[in-house]
Amino acid sequence: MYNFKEIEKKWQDKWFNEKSFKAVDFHPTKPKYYVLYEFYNISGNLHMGHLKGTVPADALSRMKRLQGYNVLFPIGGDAFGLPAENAAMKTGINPEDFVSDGMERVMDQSRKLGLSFDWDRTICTSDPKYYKWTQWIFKRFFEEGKAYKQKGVVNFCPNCKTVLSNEDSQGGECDRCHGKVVQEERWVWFLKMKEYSEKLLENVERITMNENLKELQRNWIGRSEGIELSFDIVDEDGNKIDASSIFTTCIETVYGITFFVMAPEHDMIDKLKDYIKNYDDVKAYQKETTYRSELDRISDQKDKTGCKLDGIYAINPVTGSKVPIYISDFVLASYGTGIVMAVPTHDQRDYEFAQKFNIPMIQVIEGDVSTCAVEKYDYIRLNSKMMNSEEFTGMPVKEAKEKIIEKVISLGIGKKVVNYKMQDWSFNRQRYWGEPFPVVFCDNCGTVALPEEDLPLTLPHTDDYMPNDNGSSPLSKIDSWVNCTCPKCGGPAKRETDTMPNWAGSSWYWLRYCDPHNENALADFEKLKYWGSVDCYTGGTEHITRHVLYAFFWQNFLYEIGAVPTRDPFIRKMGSGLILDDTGKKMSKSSTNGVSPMEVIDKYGTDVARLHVHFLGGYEDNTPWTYDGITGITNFINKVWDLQDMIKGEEVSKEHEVEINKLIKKVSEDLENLKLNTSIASFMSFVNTIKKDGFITKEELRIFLILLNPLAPHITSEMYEIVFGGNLIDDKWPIYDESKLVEDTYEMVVQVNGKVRGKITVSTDTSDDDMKKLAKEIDNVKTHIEGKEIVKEIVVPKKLVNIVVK
RNA sequence: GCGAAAGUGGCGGAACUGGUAGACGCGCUAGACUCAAAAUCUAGUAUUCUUUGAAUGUGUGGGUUCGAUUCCCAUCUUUCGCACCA
Repeated sequence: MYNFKEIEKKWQDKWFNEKSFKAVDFHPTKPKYYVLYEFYNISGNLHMGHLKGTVPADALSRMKRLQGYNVLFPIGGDAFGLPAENAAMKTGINPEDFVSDGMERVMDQSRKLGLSFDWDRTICTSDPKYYKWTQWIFKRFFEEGKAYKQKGVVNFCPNCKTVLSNEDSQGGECDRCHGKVVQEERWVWFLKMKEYSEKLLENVERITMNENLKELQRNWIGRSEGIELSFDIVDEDGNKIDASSIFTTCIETVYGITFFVMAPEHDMIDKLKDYIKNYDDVKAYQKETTYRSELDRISDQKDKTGCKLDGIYAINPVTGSKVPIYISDFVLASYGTGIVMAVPTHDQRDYEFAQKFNIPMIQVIEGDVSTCAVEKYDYIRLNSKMMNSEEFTGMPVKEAKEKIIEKVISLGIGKKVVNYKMQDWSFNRQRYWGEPFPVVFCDNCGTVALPEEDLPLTLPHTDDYMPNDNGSSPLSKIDSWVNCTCPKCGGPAKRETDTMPNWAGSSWYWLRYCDPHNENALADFEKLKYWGSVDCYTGGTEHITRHVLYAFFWQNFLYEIGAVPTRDPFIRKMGSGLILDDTGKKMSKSSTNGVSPMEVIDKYGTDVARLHVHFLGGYEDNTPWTYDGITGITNFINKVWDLQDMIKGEEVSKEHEVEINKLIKKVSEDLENLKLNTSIASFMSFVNTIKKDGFITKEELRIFLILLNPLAPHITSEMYEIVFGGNLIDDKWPIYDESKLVEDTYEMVVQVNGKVRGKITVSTDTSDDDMKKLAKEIDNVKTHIEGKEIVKEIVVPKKLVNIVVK
């Protein structure tokens, strides 16, 4: 019987003490391979999801090392931000202490999972040596004009008492506490992410990643091509007082405009307030809508609200007709130009708005508009005919669209533009536990970035770190820290008291692993060049859209300022599925029925835990946790242990030649694709064969142990040491012999009319004609073709014969 | 509403570019060992029937094909993501 407690500890200590998995910069002979597992969130213990997520990356790393690669497989902790801070507040421990304990704990647990990290490269986002460079990157953003502070209406979580990015408040809900998010006007630091939209889309196309994950990212970026159309704003008497423009993807409906709608917070309103006769009503509506929470806006979306701007009108630029302008919260200030042309007959939102406010409608494309709008989806699909559209009337809509585009462009009133849903990244939080901004506010010089030699700007230690009810940052209470001198003029200045969001530190960390102790740069350029892009990046899918887009954004920026050698942070991104609890929900430390991976390891051992969790299902699938079936794994491990008593002979035997070569091929391919479940199945099959035959040769055992090592590193290392007297990790990954994959004989399947009627074992070199002949000699086949006319005979070489009869 | 993915035995799940559906494991049934139980080992295990054979069978209904879990059309269900994006 295999004693896992002793043996697993022995190897874990050995690997750690001997730095067995150290990655070597600029290795003279071995090619590099970079495997990355996402940051641990330092807010508690490792959970079952980590067992599922880390092991495939570990297995891939271990296989690659045996294949002769110089593998970089590092780990670190994301310790800044809300998760750690909220957890610290709950326990009453200062975040700084909470985090250093937490780091130690998860690293210790990682060793118990048998993970082959390079421990010398461990980093932590809340370590000043690390966040010095997070601050440095921000400083560079600022210096390049890509970070700006602006007053804006933003998402605010009253529970977490902080501003949230759009990414963190999807669906009007706080990503952390799941409370309702409200809209508040605040000073916000933005990073100019929107201008990188096109580059991020290119990154998405280049990376190897599941198509559905790519689609999520494309949707988030939300590229859309359309026409920007300019129009005049006039007063009651038709005198031009201003001009503006709208964005539309449906220019074909331009003759059907009966009103315009502006976002309630649009600048134009203040600008034209002298012309607006009902300015008080307008102000009241603004107030009512601007501060409505996202959730309210969404839940009310069927019930349109709005307010007419009395006294000003818009001119339809193609017809010259004068139409009213409304404001309504269904128009977003942040998208397009913040103004839309409304064509109620061909846009359902406009239709509802027009009905509510009794605005006339003009139908410009054929179809039934008596109860609802005929929208783009339908009229494009049917290619309906135009109507009421001057020279375009009667034309099919697809053709008309092209012609109208030509017309507005040639008239100089329209141009082709591309719009993106993605917004600039709101980048500050009113929280204590984050990277301080490396800037000061000076009365003389304005906002000034700290010089590089003043970095890191360390976060002052305080026990008064609870968020303030008024939404100001806890740092604002530390006068001695806030008041400082301007690095430019030497005069008095004040520090930014907000901190960076928890995504900051994780937006560049894979670069730091290449050179984690560098004090002069975020990482040495030559080392970055050596390690290059991450070959395989693994982690959960939960925050993948945001995290990967942020990563693309920062890497692009760093590339443009010459700090890194490539635009692509990752070559391949794999998203692991979740471990579900018995209610079908994500298993986490917060769910009461969550089972800790440490508990499984205690009971069954690390190797069994590693195999079991991956035998439950595929890497990308969500799989419910269960102890059911774990006996199958323990039996397997015990059978593996018993193999050492079954050794007979040296070289690969004739009997197992095909099996062992097949196993090498299967396991090599499966591990490359992180398909651990099917490779485990093939190991079991192999062991069953060995058990049946009653022997294994020494060489077969050596190959078997090396192949299984990435999945079950402890037992295989121990057995290798016992049988071969050395360390398995110094051996080499076996290579299969293509010529040995084919057996001498195979089972030929014989079908009649597509149904299996017989099987016969034949030699591999049987010719097609012989296959047909042999097929017809099978009794059961004879009875099915007797007295019938053979229409066709199909032969699939080395597989089957199908006889078609009538 | 829009978008994406997925529906296979009692269960978790396999099945390469269309070619033996149910690999591997759990569970279950029977047997061996045992005073007995557990553990272990051996055999069996999709359903139905007139059981050396046949029919049916991968959510449902159609289609393409000699042949479909795989491709096409329609439809239902579930999960996830987005959500007034003009």
